Amino acid sequence: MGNPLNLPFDPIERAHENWTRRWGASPAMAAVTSIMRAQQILIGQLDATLKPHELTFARYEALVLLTFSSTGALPLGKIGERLMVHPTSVTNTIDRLERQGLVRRRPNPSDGRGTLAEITDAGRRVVEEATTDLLAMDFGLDCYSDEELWEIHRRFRSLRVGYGDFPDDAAPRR
Amino acid sequence: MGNPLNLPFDPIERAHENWTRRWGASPAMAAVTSIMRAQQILIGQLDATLKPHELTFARYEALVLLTFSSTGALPLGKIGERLMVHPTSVTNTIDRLERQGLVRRRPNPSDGRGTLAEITDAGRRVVEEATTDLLAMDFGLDCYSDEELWEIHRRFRSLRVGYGDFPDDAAPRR
DNA sequence: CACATGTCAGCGATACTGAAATAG
DNA sequence: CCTATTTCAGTACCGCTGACATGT
Repeated sequence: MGNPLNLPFDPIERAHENWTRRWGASPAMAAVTSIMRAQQILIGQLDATLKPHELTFARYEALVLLTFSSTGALPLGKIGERLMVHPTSVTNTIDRLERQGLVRRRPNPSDGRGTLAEITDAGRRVVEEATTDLLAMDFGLDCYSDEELWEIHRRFRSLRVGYGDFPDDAAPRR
Repeated sequence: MGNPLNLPFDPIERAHENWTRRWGASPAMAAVTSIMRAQQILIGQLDATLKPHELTFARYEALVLLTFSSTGALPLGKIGERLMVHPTSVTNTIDRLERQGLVRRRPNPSDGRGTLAEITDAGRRVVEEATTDLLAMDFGLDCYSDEELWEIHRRFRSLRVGYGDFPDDAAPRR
């Protein structure tokens, strides 16, 4: 369903009308459905933009994270923590990137148990190109003003804090 | 990663600081990452709540949709349209529900090509129980007021319209 | 010893492509 | 004949569990 729906009505609105008749109004139900659809649309747009670079958004994020490190290398565990993904998913993501020659594994010199993922020159090139494309399409969010985008970011901060991702007093933005 | 992260800092904030140093501030990047994480948290909470009922959120939505129909049955194509999922995914979802005895397939009397999915009594029972649990946990959004929830819903309406899901003049809510 | 790091095998779900069967 | 509906085979990706090897 990576295509526009082109329905004559809003399917979420319709669902909520039915829902209301059945169980009473539920703004939470309306909101959660909207968030799900928004994410579905966005991931579709992002992955389509990244496809020519043979990247998914998940792999792109991993590459970007590596370019942020001063040495271009990070332990796999740290990558999972920062990207908020499961350890086994990190292994998988790095496997793929390594097969593509965008990353290479090295033993962690400061911890014999660990492995570092290090971005290659090819990886750095691909990140730059992909980033240009993503910025050009505004990450699929070009229908919003900067103010609205910050507001979305701020709004979901409470959800993430409430869930326990990090403490509320961690340096916020405005 | 269906668990709270418990980091001492906000990983998205951190990523955006690095991003800013590299490519300049990008509210779109901050927003898209926040949306992705929010969706990940929510789907985790919803699926955990539905697990005792042996449902995923996707299957739950399909069941609910069927209860909204006056006859308790809908063509598969219509289901895909309303739930905004790919036709092959509908086949898959209905397969699973049918194996669980919550739905049954019938030929569509008014279109020889088509198939109807019809909810069973067991299906109706499960929907009621699952809905009770979902309402009790407020769909994972209990950290928001009703006003905020409507605002989230409204905010993403523009994204869905902009993407082409439905026309902007389709009956909106406020 | 307990614990942390990473890998592996395997399962379930989702999303898609391309092809086919059947019927309008 | 062209199109719509659904299914099927196959691919990719993601997220998780449980087990394991290795090293702190």
